[in-house]
Amino acid sequence: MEETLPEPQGASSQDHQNWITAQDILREKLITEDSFTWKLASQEEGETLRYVGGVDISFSKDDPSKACATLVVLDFLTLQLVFQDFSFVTLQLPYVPGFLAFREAPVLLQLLEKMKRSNNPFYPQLLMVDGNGILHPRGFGLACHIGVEANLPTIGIGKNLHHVDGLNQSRVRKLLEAEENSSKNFINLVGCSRQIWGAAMRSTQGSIKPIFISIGHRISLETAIIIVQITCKYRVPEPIRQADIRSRDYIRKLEMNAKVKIDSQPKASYSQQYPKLDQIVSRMILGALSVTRQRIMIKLPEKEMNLPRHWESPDSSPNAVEFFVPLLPFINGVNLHFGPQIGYV
DNA sequence: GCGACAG
DNA sequence: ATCTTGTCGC
Repeated sequence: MEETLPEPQGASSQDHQNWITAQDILREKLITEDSFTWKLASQEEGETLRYVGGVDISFSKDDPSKACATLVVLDFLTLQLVFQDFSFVTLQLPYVPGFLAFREAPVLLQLLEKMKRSNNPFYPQLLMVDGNGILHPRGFGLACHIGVEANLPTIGIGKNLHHVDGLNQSRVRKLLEAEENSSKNFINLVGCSRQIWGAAMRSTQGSIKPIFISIGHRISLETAIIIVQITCKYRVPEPIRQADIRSRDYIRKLEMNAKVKIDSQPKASYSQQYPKLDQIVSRMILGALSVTRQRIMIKLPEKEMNLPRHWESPDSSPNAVEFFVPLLPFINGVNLHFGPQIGYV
C-alpha cells in the first residue's frame, strides 16, 4: 500500500532539494559587477543604454494557476513603451517563498527568447524583474535566475522585503527614518552578517513605503541604484510598472466570462426604467474588449453589481447583445445566465 | 516547536 | 500574487 501518487501540483521536499541544488549550480555563473558594453552617459563614445526591459506576471482571481506573463521594453530616455508581449499560461508549480523563479522564470525566459529569436531591434540591454536578486535566502532570487539563464544584466525590484539575514520591515523602516538617513533617499540593506544585500529606496519624495533593490546579474548595486532612480516616475520603476499594469489589464479582459443579455440599443422605456444601466453601458462601452454585431463585452465596476432583476430574463429581440460581466458570487438575487467562454483578443 | 517568508 | 471600500488630495 505504499503507492506513490503523482503530485501534479504542489511541491514535495524532494523538489525543494532539487531546487536548492539548481540554484547553487546556477549561482556559480552569477556576475555581481558591471558587465555590459553600453554606457549610461550619451556623451561617451560607443553604445549607450537605450532599451530597458521589464517583466511581471499577473494572476487570475478565479484560478490562481492561470497567469499572464508580460515583457515590456521602454526607451530609457523617454520612458516610452517600444515593445510589449504577453503569454497567457497555466503555471504548474505553486509559489514557495525562496523558490519564486521555478514558478515564474520559465515563461518569462520564453518571452525573452521569442523576442531574441525574431531579431527584434528593441531587445533589452537591461532587464528589471518584479522580484529580488541576491536579496534572497541563498543569494539567488528570480532576477539572478533570469539574468543568468538569459545572460542579461538584470535588476531585482521587490515591493516587499523578503526576510533575510535578520532584515525585516520594521528594522529597515527604522534605518530609513534614522536621523542620519533622513535626507537620503536610499540606504544599503546590511544584514546581521554585515553583508550588503541591496538597498531600500524611497523612490518618491515623501513616500513611506520603500522599494527593495538588489542586483540580479552583470550589474553592480551602485549602477542598479542609479538606473532605478532614473526610471522611477512613481514608486515602482517604470519598466516594472508598465509590465504590471499591462499584464493586469490583459488578464482582466480574459476574466469577463459571465454574460447577461440586454438590449443592444436600449429603448426609451428601458432607459427610463433603468437609467443607471444606460450610464454604465455608455461609460463602459469605450473600454469594451471587443464589439461584434451580436455581442459587446464589458466589465462592470464592482459597485454597479446590484444589477436590476430585469436582466435575469433578457428579452429575445433580435437586437439583443450580450454583455459580459465578471463572474462574481455576490450578484444579489440575480441568476445570471452563464454562456460559453468566448475567445477574444 | 512556532512563526516569518519576494510573487 | 489577489480580494475590497472608501477616502484624501492635486
